[in-house]
Amino acid sequence: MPSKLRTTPDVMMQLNNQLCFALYSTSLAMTKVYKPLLDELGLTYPQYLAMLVLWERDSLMVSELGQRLYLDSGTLTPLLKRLETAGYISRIRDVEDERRVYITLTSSGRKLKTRAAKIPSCILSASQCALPELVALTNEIQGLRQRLANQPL
Amino acid sequence: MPSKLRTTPDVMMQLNNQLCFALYSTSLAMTKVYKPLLDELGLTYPQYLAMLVLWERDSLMVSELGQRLYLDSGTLTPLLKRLETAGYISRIRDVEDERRVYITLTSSGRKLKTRAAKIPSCILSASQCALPELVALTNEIQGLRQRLANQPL
DNA sequence: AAATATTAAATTGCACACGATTTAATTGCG
DNA sequence: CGCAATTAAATCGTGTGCAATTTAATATTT
Repeated sequence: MPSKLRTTPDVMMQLNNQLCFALYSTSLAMTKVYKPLLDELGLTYPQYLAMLVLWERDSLMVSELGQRLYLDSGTLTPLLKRLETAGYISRIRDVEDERRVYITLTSSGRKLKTRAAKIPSCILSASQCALPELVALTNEIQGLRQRLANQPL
Repeated sequence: MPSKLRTTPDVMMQLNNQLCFALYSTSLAMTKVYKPLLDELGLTYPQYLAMLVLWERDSLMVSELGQRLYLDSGTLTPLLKRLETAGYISRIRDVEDERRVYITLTSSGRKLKTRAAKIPSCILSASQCALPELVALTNEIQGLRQRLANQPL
């Protein structure tokens, strides 16, 4: 028999490459669609993500923000310093435990939420995604992230 | 009637945010899974993508590589210089048209393909994706990329 | 209490991404 | 032909990502 459903055939490996590249390139393409919208607010996409978290729940440790965004202090510290310079957040060292730095919105940062309110609908319209597809796609990608994060190494 | 399927409700905007973040964070998570495998070859993930293209079709202009990877010369030029320093590719200016730089694999670069052969199956196993899901997910993400790239601005 | 271990951020170094500009070569047009 | 427009890479500046190290503070252990 000339091999049938053995381990993982070439087709599957090719497909896998395509999936990884699709993720990579689509993520970058998404950022480009955000760019002109975020430029108006003086935010980058990662900065916008941090603001989304803070608009949802103000006052978080750097590490808590990092857990939500899957980013570490090496990325967040400079990003948050820029948001502080922009006047959107304050970085305050906890008096209880001086190792911790709490991130809180300034009033300017809170106000920004209003100006950012139209962004999701703009992106949604650019995505041209119907609700069922949106839900399915989001769930599948989140599931993939979960499985990747659970990797031994 | 208390609103039913009006324009785009808040739920949809929230979902949209989740989709974008899922793309972003899963792409980064994928890169982390690749990291230990690519470290053995001395490649980064974007460098590996460039090598994949070259293994498929050798001798391409920087701009052709850029079209396939959706990257511009600002990203590719330094990346390719690193691949050249690593001895995997040659950058040769076209004598016909001196504006063009052709990228070709060295014998070392061709040999690398063998050592990289096991990577897709490792990633596939980490992804824990069944074939139908793999196909569907890839198609949906590629479709999304298409729609995003067709954006007016 | 002193020494050790752990924790939280910050720092450092390297490699992307990408908009914008620059440089150099080629094309096209009057 | 001559020169403006176009094209292809390279360059530059800013902002991530992230591994690895460092710094400082707190917790733990003897």
